[in-house]
Amino acid sequence: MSDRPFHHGNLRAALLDEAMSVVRESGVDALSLRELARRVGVSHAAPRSHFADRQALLDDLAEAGFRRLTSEVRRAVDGRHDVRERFLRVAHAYVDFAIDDAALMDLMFQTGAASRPDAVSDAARDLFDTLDSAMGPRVAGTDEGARDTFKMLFAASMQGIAALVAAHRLARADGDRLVGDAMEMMLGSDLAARTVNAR
Amino acid sequence: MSDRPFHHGNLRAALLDEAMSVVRESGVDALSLRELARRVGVSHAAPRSHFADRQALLDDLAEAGFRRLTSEVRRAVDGRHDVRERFLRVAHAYVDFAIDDAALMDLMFQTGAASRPDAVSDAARDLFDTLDSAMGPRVAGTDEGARDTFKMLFAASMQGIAALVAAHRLARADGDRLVGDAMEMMLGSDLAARTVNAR
DNA sequence: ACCTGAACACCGTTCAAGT
DNA sequence: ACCTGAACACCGTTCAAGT
Repeated sequence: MSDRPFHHGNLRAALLDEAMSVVRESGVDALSLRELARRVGVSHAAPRSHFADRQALLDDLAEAGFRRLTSEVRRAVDGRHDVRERFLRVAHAYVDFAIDDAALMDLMFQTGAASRPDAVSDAARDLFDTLDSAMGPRVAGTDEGARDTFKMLFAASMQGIAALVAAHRLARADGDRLVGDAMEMMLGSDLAARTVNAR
Repeated sequence: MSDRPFHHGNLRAALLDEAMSVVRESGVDALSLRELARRVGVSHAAPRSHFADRQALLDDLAEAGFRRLTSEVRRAVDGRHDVRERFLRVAHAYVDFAIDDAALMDLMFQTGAASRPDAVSDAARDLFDTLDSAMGPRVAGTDEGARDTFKMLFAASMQGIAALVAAHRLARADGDRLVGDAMEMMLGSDLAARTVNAR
């Protein structure tokens, strides 16, 4: 039925799929466009029709990562109303993602990338907006700056715990426990009382 | 005076020096052994006499990074006795290092490196031991587990804040402010009362 | 519009050979 | 002991050409 290559029309998606699993299994450094093309069964120059260069493909992976993490965070709070439970579930979702997809996380939060494509920035903004929603409704007269501080402190803690686990400076079980400790500390703070409905 | 190459005897150090500045200015990906050799004025195969492979050189850079950060932390607490002041100074030293040498930090806390050379692990252990000392003397009957939790939470927060700044998700000034907020939150916690002499 | 094949300028790594 | 030069097997990227 097909004397035409089966990738007709979806080579782009096939390359992204393959790239995602290479990154997951072997890290970003192991990702080669030529090997990707080989795996998918096209010539080494074929990817160029869909991605301007290697970095463009990496940017697409980063965007997909942000979108997936965003939906994980949404799923974590879905239907939950207790503030502590919401925070704990979001924290674990965030850290689990960052550990299981550590290489992808590196791609998403790349050091030194002065500016990134709009698609990536937009996906990143969506994530932080979703984190804000996950913090629950604002109390009357909430200080937006303080709430932002709380949000970034939350993100930084989770990012940091995940980084230490991914770098094997912390066992995974210790990381899990640390997430709980961090949440307890954060929710017990004055800042939480002023920004989050921690009752 | 020198018909012999001027690197006689210290090519190794010259390569490490050059490598460190390339990493600092252009990131790890931009580091090529062949270009390093060119810059230093030796043949492309010469580095092989001093480093088994590219990763071995990267490991040496990571070790040097841990040692430098350790001494920065020591300098930060040197002669200071007030607990809050000590913590704040260490936190800023840590975050400043992690931002200014973000690429080196990536090398030090490499994701997915299951095991690293002893020299790197030892240097990393020295850093965390120094962080522990920086937390000040133990109160009588200190819960060591809780103190460890506090230390790792401290490290994770700083690591996370630095990561967000390095990834340009946070302006540097906001990161600086966040360090202060994180310290206030941490030192005001129950955990701090039980583990650190926060008076 | 999408893909191929040849070409170019790079890599890391190996190894026999030089001093 | 330390370094060189040639060689090998890879890269990313470009571009004319095919369909």
